[in-house]
Amino acid sequence: MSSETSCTNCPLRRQAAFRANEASEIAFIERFKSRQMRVAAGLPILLEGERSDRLYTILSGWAHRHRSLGDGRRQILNFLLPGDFVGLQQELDHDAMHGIEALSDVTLCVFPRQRLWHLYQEYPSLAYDLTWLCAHEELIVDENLLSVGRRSAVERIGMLLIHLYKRAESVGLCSDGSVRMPISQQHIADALGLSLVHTNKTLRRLSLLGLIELRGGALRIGDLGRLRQLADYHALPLRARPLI
Amino acid sequence: MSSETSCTNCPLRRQAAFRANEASEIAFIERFKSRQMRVAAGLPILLEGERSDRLYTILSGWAHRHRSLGDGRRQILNFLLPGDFVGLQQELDHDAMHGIEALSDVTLCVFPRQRLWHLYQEYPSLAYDLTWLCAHEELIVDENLLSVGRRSAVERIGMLLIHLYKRAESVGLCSDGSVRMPISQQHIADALGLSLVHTNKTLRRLSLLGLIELRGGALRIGDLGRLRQLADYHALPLRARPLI
DNA sequence: CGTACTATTGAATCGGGTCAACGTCTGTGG
DNA sequence: CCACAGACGTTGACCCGATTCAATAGTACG
Repeated sequence: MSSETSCTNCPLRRQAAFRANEASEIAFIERFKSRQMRVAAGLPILLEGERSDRLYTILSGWAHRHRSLGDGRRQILNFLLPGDFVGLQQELDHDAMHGIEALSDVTLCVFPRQRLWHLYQEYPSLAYDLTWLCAHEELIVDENLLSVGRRSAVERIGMLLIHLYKRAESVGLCSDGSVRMPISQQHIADALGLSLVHTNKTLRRLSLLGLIELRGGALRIGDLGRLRQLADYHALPLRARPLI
Repeated sequence: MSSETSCTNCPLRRQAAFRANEASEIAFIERFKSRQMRVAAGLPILLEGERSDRLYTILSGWAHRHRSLGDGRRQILNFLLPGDFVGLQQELDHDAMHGIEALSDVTLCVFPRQRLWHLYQEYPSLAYDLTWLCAHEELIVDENLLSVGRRSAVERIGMLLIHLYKRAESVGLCSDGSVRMPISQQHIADALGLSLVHTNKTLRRLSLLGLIELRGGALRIGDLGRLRQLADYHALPLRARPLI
């Protein structure tokens, strides 16, 4: 197998955020994986309402998971970063309730859903990991729901930016106190249930207060302490997460 | 084992909503289960921030899962009905990010988290079921997030009432076109990110339009077709769900 | 009966939405 | 090299859905 697709040499495994796996587990993942796939920024990975028998791990790049209403109103449910696993939410014999879209150019590891059952039979530790990943994603959606339901616009944006910064940092995407974030203000608005205009004004306000710097697609947090307090941020565990 | 705690005779298993299990699986569940537990209406099952090593299945009654902010603002994340499984969201060595509270008197099946790993090793089919349940709960939270982020107050309430009605119906809690719902308007407001006052006025409006009847804690849907259209409701799969 | 929780309603207010322009940057083709 | 299109960001004016405050009814229960 080429080094490009070898799970043993997976660049993500070098990140401290992920827990180590047994060699046998990694070997299984390598056999489970059917191929790698690239999706260009802005293109769909999964269409809302589509039926799919694939599972994915994000190897590199950013994406988002979203649902929309009949008239086009759209809600981003969560953002997907390297190491995130997607596809469990949908059932084999049902149309997907959500869509997935690449935010930057994305590389995905593709797994055939048909062989998922085999994983459960042969590698209980990996099955356990999958459940963990699913539960953890739910925590993230929970958090976003709390924001959208109960936080003010400033708090929501503060929250989301800290959250994304921390997550990106945990998978090694932070350099020099700054993270490249391939998301537009429209994406932030769609994730937080705000209008584009109000999102812009609020971001502006946070910038002027010196709490954040968001320029040229890169985010730097100016005053983490104050921002954290403002947004009532509570960290989720980001270490020792499984990687499949 | 007394018939009260026998999983083979579990009253929920008589409901068509749940998929049948092998006798061996049920026997395992019965051994996995440490005890049964009753919690009175209004009391906590799990406190936000508490550490717990228990997993629960709701055997009867209603509950809700919630998170709150430092200053007391509270968001209900989802409602728990008979057959729902809770506890996976939190990690063994972390404080719970959410709380769980009984809405009515609730009976729970209690499982020791320590033996969860044993389940994964010995009963991959049940492990698979647990992942399914986790993914399904995420779908419900997704849906609620879409509502809170993008639907108007009328749409949100329409959505939630249809959703709860359908779920209750699927586990046999509907009699004569009407469901007993042990939730106050405050709970609806907390679930939908609305104020109590506005929730009341909106409910009133839906009643006057003849779309719903909500009296004495019982909900009847007056015109499902129109309500469904109004709320842009799309059904989640409620059949053949696993029961652990 | 009194206490406490839940529902109801009106009035005033405001956070955020909508509309409408304008600016800025980048890439593209004449 | 410049003209133009298209995507994204910025800003002001106005409006509306939802919040907040406040007061009044039910209803359950000891």
